[in-house]
Amino acid sequence: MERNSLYESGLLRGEFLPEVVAYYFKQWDNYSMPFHAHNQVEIMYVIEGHCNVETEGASLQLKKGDFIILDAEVPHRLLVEKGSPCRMLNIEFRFHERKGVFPSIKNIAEEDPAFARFLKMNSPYLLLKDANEVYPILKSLVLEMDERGKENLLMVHLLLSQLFIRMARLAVETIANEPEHQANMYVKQALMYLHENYDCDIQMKDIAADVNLHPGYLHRIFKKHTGLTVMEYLTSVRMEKAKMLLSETDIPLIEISDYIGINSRQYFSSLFKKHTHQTPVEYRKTAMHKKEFASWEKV
DNA sequence: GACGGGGCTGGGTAGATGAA
DNA sequence: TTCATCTACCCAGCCCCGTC
Repeated sequence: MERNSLYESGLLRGEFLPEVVAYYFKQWDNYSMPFHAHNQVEIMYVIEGHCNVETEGASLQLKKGDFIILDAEVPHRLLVEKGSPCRMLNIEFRFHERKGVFPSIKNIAEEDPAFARFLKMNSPYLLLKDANEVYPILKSLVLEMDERGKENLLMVHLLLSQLFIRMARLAVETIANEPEHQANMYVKQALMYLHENYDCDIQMKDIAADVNLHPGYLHRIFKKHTGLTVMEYLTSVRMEKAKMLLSETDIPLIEISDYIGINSRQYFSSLFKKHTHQTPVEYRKTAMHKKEFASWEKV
């Protein structure tokens, strides 16, 4: 038995798995597609450039990083202006009854409240903005299907589950927080930059350049969303890494300060003490004692 | 006693912050 | 976006402690 729409209630009653029917990269230029509909769900992701997607009653502008989820049987068409090429990744999928041990749509909805809400949105289309979370999954999915075909579906199903959860969280965030969503995206991007580069000499202007914002504006929205300044957040990330390195390794302090992007061991020590009320050495000793105590208890 | 690892303090400066 | 303020960061120098 097959299910085609994302919002069929049967998806939450039976054990269904998504199945990718078609996927392709395509660069469009000066293109006007006639109105049409599929009997499967379609994701259209804009990799470069911009385009218009028209559904009955709406004309939606998509630019780089935007994607639209069109439910099955929703009439739509793609329009791309002459001289402004648009590179897209399209994926179409439907649902079939589960074979094997992969988590079903029902299983995912039971574990992830956002996904459960997503399945009840009943929206013919959802236009979402990606903060570079969805596209890497889509790329991995396409690569996996290209390399393995239908031979090894484990990774494909894991990636599809991840994709659904990411899209659902994005959809829930977007709908719950519409006017704030754009600012939220920039903050998310900045957070990702901080978590990927905390070991480097990060400056406010680097983060602002990464998210294409003025440093002053980024600072304001970051504090509004997180309650912390960018530097306070960065320091807290660094201190957490330092705690882990102190308690789990015997790496010398001078190296730890370098690992977390603080170039001065003196400054690292003072910062660490300010955050934990212990010097790094005291913290390490306490952590070691706790470990020893735990191992004695086992014996 | 030599040496290495680490803590503390004071001073200088680049640049982050926040008000306008 | 600008600009004055202030703080985060770095460095030098000194000291303490543990180990060899």
